Amino acid sequence: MIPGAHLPPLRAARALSARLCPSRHLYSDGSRNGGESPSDTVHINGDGVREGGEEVTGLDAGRFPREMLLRLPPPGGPPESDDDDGENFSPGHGPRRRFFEDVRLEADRIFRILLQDGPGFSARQALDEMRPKVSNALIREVLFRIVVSVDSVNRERYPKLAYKFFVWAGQQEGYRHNTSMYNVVMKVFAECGEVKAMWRLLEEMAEKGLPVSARTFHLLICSSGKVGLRRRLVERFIKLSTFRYRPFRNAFNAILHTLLTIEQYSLIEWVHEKMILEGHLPDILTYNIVMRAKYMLGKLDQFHRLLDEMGQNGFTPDLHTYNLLLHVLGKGDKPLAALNLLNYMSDVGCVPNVLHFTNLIDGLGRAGNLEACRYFFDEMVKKGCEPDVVSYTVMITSYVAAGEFEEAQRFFDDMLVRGQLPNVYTYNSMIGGLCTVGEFDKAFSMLKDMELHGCTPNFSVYSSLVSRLRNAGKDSQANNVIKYMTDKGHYLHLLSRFGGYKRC
DNA sequence: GTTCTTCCCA
Repeated sequence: MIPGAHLPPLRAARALSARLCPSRHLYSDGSRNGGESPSDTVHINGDGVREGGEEVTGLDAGRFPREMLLRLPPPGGPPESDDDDGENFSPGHGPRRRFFEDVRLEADRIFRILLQDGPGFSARQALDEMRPKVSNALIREVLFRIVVSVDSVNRERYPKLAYKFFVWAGQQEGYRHNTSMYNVVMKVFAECGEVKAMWRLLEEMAEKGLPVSARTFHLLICSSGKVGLRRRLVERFIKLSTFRYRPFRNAFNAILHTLLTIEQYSLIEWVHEKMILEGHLPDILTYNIVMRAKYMLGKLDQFHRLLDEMGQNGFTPDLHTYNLLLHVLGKGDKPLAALNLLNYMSDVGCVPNVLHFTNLIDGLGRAGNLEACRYFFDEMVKKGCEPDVVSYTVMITSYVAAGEFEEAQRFFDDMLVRGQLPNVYTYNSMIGGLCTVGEFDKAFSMLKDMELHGCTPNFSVYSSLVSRLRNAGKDSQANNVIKYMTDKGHYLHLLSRFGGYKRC
């Protein structure tokens, strides 16, 4: 990728623009074949006026780059450092490995002891006699065993066992629980729906002066179903002097980030308002998160306002901002504006990578503009970005959604040729696509195929195949699929969802 | 015997 080597607005772009804005746009008539000075090319959507009263569904292309151009540093700014001299963790040999093997064995024994606890058997006493060497690793292993085996029958008993063990461990000589260990018990409580116990645990941490972490917050917020409770939690964490929010610069960003991972967009808005009210200044991360939330909530006006405000406050968009902008432009079916933005990014030293292209293509696919998807996919390859599984899957999914299965198939074949392994998402799309063209047998064999390639189908693959077969009146084939699934021992607990199916 | 989440796509 050579910065400054622009994506060509060529014929393809002209064709795309016809879809973008039929009435007025740069390349609409052959006579004005593109004044290509930057200031011209930003006027993709005419003069920045929104189209006739229509709800603007994408980024208003006339706005963003023009204003950004005024504020952004000149080309040749700091390039995005993409150094991934990743950490080389060795899987662990020798003593380290033995340590963990021993821990696992002890954890198994302790778990069995805990299960026997009850009238006539004191787990505490048995643990005292066993005298295991208490360490964080051991406690984590034991509690992990409890977490993964929680079910509807034991969900009342297990949290008590977990806490009993936790208390016992905390009383052992030379050992003290840290935040991380509290978080693990809290995870057990969360898994069992013991919300009150989780709050008590939080109190306990406070009493002991133990710091709480983003993980603590995450567990609690996920278990707090009511809006009021969630807000109370946020307020509490913001005020908490023991809130360890590193590596974030402030507690607000740590909270916002957590809320983003659990898709709590309205809460993000609320926290943001609170943050401003309390006089805390947002940084680029804050803007990126809040803008994403606004976009997800469909509040594009506010999205734009924030983008403007961000620039006014002297913040330069980073690669995350661009990702979001590209997705918005794609979803709003504004390929030309996207093209300009991509070129602009190269100019300012933020060279688009495979993620940027994929984000854009995903948006365009959702907008149904397959022509543009194709154009940017090709450009991505030309720019030296190797398409990965996700890029291919996005293309395949878009073609399938547009009812062009043959094209999807071509991309699927192509990815195999290029050595990209399809995964569950890819297969899911392809199987769905095969169903849409009535190739049910092929769909079923692809389902078996993915298993052979070490790719376990998820339940939604099965369920969508079954319902498509049934909708096509092919009940016996649908039953074959269900039988295949049960023979594999997959998702037996979800079998009832197929309704009416009897295992023979 | 240890920190653990910077935000980005299906």
